[in-house]
Amino acid sequence: MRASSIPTPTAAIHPLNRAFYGRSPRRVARELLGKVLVRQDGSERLTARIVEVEAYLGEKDPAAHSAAGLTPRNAVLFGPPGHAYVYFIYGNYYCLNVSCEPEGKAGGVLFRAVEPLTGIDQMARARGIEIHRPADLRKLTSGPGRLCEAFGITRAHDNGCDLTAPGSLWIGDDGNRPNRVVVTPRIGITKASDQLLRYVISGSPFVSGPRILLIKAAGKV
DNA sequence: ATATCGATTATCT
DNA sequence: GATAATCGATATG
Repeated sequence: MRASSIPTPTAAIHPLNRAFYGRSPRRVARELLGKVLVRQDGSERLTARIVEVEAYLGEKDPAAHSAAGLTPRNAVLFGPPGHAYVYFIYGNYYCLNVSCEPEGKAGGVLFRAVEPLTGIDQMARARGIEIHRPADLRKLTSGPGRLCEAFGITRAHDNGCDLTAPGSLWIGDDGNRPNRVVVTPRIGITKASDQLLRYVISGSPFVSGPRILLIKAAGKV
């Protein structure tokens, strides 16, 4: 299947304002599901729908990067809401968060998986893979490291970026609302791994990890 | 100065 | 299901 045969959204995308992000990571995470991540690079535009996120609660959350207080690395999490916190992990990958809570209070939401909408050819190029079947699409952006690679997100280029302004990287609403949302424990952490802070659009094939995890989680919640 | 570990992924068996 | 790869941030001496 050619990637260009994927239907493209026609609805306008409106940026989410600062007040949207100036709330608790739980609220922001839940409401980010169904919104659209946009990368504008000259005349090229990549868009993808947010299908999986995790909330990180700030200085009281042992699993959050802000747990040990403000450092140069995590400073964006303590700054004004609606800005990109990008960090480097396992020597290979970047992960994207958006800062939440009013300025001065840490908190963020990690983007774990998105569903590619437009710019699929460029995402495949950035990921170094070829799309042969519809099932291959999930390899583009199902995982925090994968989606950053597909969108060309790096700490040097994107950390601190204002995601409320429709510039190089931003988040918008095209009117889509998820049918059903599932809440599960967060993935890949050892501390506070029992808390239900992972938000997923129920049944989305673009969620990270093996499908069995989602099925088990869905049955549990 | 050196050691440890991680909000991951690809590639095996 | 298990594991290697890879490096910056952080802790410790």
